[in-house]
Amino acid sequence: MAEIKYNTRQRDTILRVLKAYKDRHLTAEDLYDRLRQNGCSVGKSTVYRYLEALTTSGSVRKYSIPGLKSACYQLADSGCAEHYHLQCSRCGKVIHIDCNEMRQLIQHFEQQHHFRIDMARTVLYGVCADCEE
Amino acid sequence: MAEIKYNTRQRDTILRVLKAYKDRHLTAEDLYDRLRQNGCSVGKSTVYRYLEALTTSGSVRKYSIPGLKSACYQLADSGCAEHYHLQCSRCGKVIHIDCNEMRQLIQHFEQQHHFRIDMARTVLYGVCADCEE
DNA sequence: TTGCGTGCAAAGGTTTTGCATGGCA
DNA sequence: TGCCATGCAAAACCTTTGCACGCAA
Repeated sequence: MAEIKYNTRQRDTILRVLKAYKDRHLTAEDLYDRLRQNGCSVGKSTVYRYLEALTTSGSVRKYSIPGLKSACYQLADSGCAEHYHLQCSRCGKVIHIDCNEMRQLIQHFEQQHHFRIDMARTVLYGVCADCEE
Repeated sequence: MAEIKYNTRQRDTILRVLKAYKDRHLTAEDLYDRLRQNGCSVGKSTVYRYLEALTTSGSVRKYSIPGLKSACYQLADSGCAEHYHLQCSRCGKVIHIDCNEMRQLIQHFEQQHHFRIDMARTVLYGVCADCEE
């Protein structure tokens, strides 16, 4: 599937679920289950194929979290190129932040360590305020 | 396998290979192949079981790189708790750095964003100097 | 009508598990 | 000798693929 040409019921509902869960991680299986629960049953191959297409086109980020076997997918809204991602390793929540200190650090790494950090790929793991108690 | 109790030929050789490749990523399959090439054949389950034990005990870091199906393993030498990891997404090389700016950033996140970053888990992805040309 | 999209089932690859045997302490 | 560790094969899992049918444009 090189490009996305048609709009279908399946793709609409997959996108709708991805939007509803835009702040959490979803595996392909999770997504598949949510679709069935909503009565909008979609074949597993379709889920995988569409997720792959969306990943290739850049609309979705695919990543893996430690201790989880299957890949996670998350809608990459347009602003994601300019900000940074924190992910709580307890609850899985993804926090999008815009932070000058982070920007400075990236510059520091480029100039002093000759390493060009790719923030679209990088996720900082840790524990969020809610899970810290 | 809760703890590691015995020393065996298999475990010695697995550790030796891990040490030899401490600056590169190795999949379980890679490790298995290297062992056979050295004439120190070890069963695949043993490789997986020992890697899991080492990961649990913290001697080895397990992670995945984008575009690669199988998990990667790398020896986590004792200093890894106090420094940071950069990984080149082109060549897979892992760079261990000790960096004050990074330390400051972690403090900044904790105080201003109420997020406690776990550097043992976090890897900054990007492109290293060698791959940048 | 055309050709992309879908669903099923099967294949593919990685990792885990059960069980009998082997080997360290 | 008593357990733990190993190896094989099978199972479990996640993901991809082949193919016939369905459906958007």
